[in-house]
Amino acid sequence: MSLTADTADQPTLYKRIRADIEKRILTGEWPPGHRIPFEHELVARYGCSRMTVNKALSELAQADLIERRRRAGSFVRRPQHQSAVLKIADIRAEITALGRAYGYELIGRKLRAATAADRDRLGVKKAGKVVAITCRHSADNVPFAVEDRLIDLSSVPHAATADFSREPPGSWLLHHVPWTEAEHTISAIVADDRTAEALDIAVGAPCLVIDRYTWRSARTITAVRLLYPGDSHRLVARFKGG
Amino acid sequence: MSLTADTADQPTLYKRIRADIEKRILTGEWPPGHRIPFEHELVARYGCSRMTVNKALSELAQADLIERRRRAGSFVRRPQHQSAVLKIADIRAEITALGRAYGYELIGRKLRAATAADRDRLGVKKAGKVVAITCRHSADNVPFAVEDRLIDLSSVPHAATADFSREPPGSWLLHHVPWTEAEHTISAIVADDRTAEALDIAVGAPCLVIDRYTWRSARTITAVRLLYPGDSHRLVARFKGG
DNA sequence: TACGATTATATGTCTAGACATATAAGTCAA
DNA sequence: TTGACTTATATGTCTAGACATATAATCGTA
Repeated sequence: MSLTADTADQPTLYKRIRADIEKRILTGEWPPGHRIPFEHELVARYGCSRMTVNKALSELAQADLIERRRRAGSFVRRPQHQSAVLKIADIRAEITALGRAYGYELIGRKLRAATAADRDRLGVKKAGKVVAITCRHSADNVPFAVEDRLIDLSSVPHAATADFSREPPGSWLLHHVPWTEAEHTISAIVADDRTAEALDIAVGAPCLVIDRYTWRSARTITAVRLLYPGDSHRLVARFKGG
Repeated sequence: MSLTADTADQPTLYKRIRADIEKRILTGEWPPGHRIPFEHELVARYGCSRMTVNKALSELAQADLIERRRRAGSFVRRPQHQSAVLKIADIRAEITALGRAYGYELIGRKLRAATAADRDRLGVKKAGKVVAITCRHSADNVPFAVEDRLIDLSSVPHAATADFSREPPGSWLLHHVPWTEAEHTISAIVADDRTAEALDIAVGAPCLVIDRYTWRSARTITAVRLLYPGDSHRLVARFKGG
């Protein structure tokens, strides 16, 4: 095998080392469990310093392609098909990316003291004020998704006076709340009367449900349920690297 | 603010630098677009070499928390809620992780020349042989999911003679095929007669559908459709970093 | 004012060392 | 055979430099 590039060292050295090893893993030449060469062996093979091969191996470890064990060496990991990158785009961006006209409609907005059900949904114990919002997103004037959202005003007091009649609450939050963490739960239901009417589908038709719970540093921000017509909407998750 | 840890330097220095910056971004102290200190400033602040702060910043860049621009500096990125890590576990692992008894049952297996529908599903043009497998996974003897799979024998010839009566094809492939890439599509349907019977649910009940298409280096390996009862199964995707 | 050339600078990569630390493997005694 | 102790070693982290390179900012000119 060639250790040096054919034409030149176009990519940097550590990237070439990483790519070389990655290729051997992908092709199965180095199967899961195989011990890849020690750092000092790679140093000798590529004629570079240990920091360089260390950087290549560290990135492979971060990508879960290899596992590094002190004193033992680095080993090819078994593929983990279960981990995929699911892209849940902002609905507006998703629709405009499809080249369709985005439409938004506020159906209802209520400011109230948190009920027991609200607290349960937001995962908070203390009572406080919340805003409950129901709205609909459409593409080319066809209902695309209905949104049912709860915002914790003790975390986002500014949301009490925000105008959600034009701007979707998701977009507003994205611009007014610092970095957050989120958890999505995906499930399927059949449309009840209310959902069927909002999405303009038949009662009993399948719906894809995304429940998103958003927080920042253990502080709840918002909980949202998105309902999509199940036969027309698709969520695509691609395995890492693609 | 304190630059040194209260007790001791329990984590390594570059991890502390990374955590310090991450905290400022998460709390909103450094909002999206904010330029974080230059490497040489952090070097002075932490009293370490540039390689150390470089490692911290590189990892933050890899996690998409910051963006690095030559000559300009490093900047806080806007949160990207749309990217979440979806864990689609191996069904057996998923069930045993729940502390329930895993059951597997082969319903049907056919070896045939690829039909037009098969080729379309696998995304291949040339004809060839395929194995079509239908099976059921159960938890504590309750149907958990039904699987409908197609394996391209031109990519995995060994699958023609594999015994799928005991081992699920997913597990078998995991152990016999090198690293692969995959794409998942999630949607919702209502159960038809055949599905309802296999999952022991009512006709018209909601079902969550995962279509997974797996390949390696542009070579198709398998296409599988998994059907779950929609009211009992959940897919959880957590935003990166959790 | 607009545009092209020059310069300054922050990041990107790399080196040749160093010490720390977890742990696999070997050693020895009960 | 088993358990406790020791040792060897691969990885983990770090340093104090270096040169490369993309590009923002400046300057000069038409």
